[in-house]
Amino acid sequence: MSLHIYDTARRELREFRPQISGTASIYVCGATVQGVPHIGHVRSGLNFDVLRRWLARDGADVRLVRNVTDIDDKILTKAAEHGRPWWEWAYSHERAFEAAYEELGCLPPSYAPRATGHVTQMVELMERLIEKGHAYAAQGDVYFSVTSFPEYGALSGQKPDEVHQGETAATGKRDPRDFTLWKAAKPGEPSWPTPWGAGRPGWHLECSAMATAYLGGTFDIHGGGIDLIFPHHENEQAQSRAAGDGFAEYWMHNAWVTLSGEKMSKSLGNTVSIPAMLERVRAPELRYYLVGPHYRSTIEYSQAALEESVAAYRRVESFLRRVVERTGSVDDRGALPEAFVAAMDDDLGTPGALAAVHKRVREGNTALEAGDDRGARAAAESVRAMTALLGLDPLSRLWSASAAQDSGSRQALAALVERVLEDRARARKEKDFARADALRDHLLLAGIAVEDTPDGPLWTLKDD
RNA sequence: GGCGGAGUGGCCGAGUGGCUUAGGCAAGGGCCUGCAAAGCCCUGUACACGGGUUCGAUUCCCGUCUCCGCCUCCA
Repeated sequence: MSLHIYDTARRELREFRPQISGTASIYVCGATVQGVPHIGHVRSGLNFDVLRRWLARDGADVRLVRNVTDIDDKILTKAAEHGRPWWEWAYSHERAFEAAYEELGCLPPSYAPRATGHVTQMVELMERLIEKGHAYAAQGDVYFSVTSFPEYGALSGQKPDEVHQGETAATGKRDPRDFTLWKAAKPGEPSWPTPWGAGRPGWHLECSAMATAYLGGTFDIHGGGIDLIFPHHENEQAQSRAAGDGFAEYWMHNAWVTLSGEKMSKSLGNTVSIPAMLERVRAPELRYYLVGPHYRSTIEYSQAALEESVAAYRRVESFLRRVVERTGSVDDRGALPEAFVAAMDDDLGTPGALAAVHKRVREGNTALEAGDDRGARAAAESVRAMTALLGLDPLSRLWSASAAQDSGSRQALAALVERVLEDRARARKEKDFARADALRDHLLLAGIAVEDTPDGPLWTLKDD
């Protein structure tokens, strides 16, 4: 079967058929850059990175646009609290997000547009909406008229009558259900000129404007976190469709990372930031943890579960290392097992995909055990091919970049360790096991673990 | 109140109308090893509760309980 994805709008699994075959256009709601990224934020980026890799595997031209919301109430208030210019506050956090995505192996998006750079497109969209009677200006604010658009609520299943757009200070609303497209400037706040006076963007407008600017009036997939379904995505869809655009064909939403059963959020103070996480585990290990469960399942964060992922990832990693040690470098163009493809095609079933990876690892280990180097290499190539599609290939250059940096000290270390291992080999040959073990313990104390393999001792730096 | 999601073996986490022992981690036994580690083989306890449909339900339906999310900013 071909790729099927769960479409939030229709609440069913649908075969993915891009508008233009051989291409895919994806818009993902990125971050409001008001704080440091935590593992929940990054889960979204990771999930859509996996989607994009899967779509691109047979050469499809995938366009992924992930926006940056760099102007909003919180950015203004937080910057003010810290006595910093709002644009500096936003940009510094934007860089923190970029760094987090990159460290965790997300391929860069095709483009990462900022809200503040697209006011022209927003004004244009508002003009179209006002012209068609779906929006109106009042005292410098611009509102979307929910009652003018009968389809409103189609995406989220909300009934307009049950909905209260809780936006405050919306004095000029004709109907409490209407939502704000544009906010009139307040003294001291940044603003941009429009035909209705100076002001700044409301939250929803930017995404419609930017998605359309880069991907066209109708595009394939719109993604984001599950909390965005209402009101954000509902409003995006309403304003775009009311303006006459087709907008997204498929909607995909990823679930949360929770902590003690609660959603991770800054207001609860229960966030786990990426920089803090990466002091404890390596980037691919964290990625394994976040990508392993299905993207629509909640991940209840726990240290124990994270450590299990670390162990599982290392099993894959050490298998590949062993094969390389024994037979030389392994490429990443191996065959994809059917089970892997089937799992991925079924709404990005990463749990099943990882099961297929582990199955191949076991087969490869068995081959290694039997001295079947060809079989081991075939398995290793397959494992690399699969893990690469998940962004988890342990041998990827992505993860060795930092190791390469200190290659000088690494070489020096290697020379010293090799020398000790020679002594140990001699001791073992002479059956002086007390001395051999003492040497091994000595290395272990220095953080170097030694394992004896059929091909000789293998030493690794323990990163705990 | 409205909308949506979840309760699976010691733990994490998939899945299916009857034989998937999913996979991983942990545990026990074995093989291998000077030892250790790694690896391989084998083993166990499951499907919240109560009804119903069915030849048969963990999987479908109804109800109950519990938990979570959205409806205000949020990945």
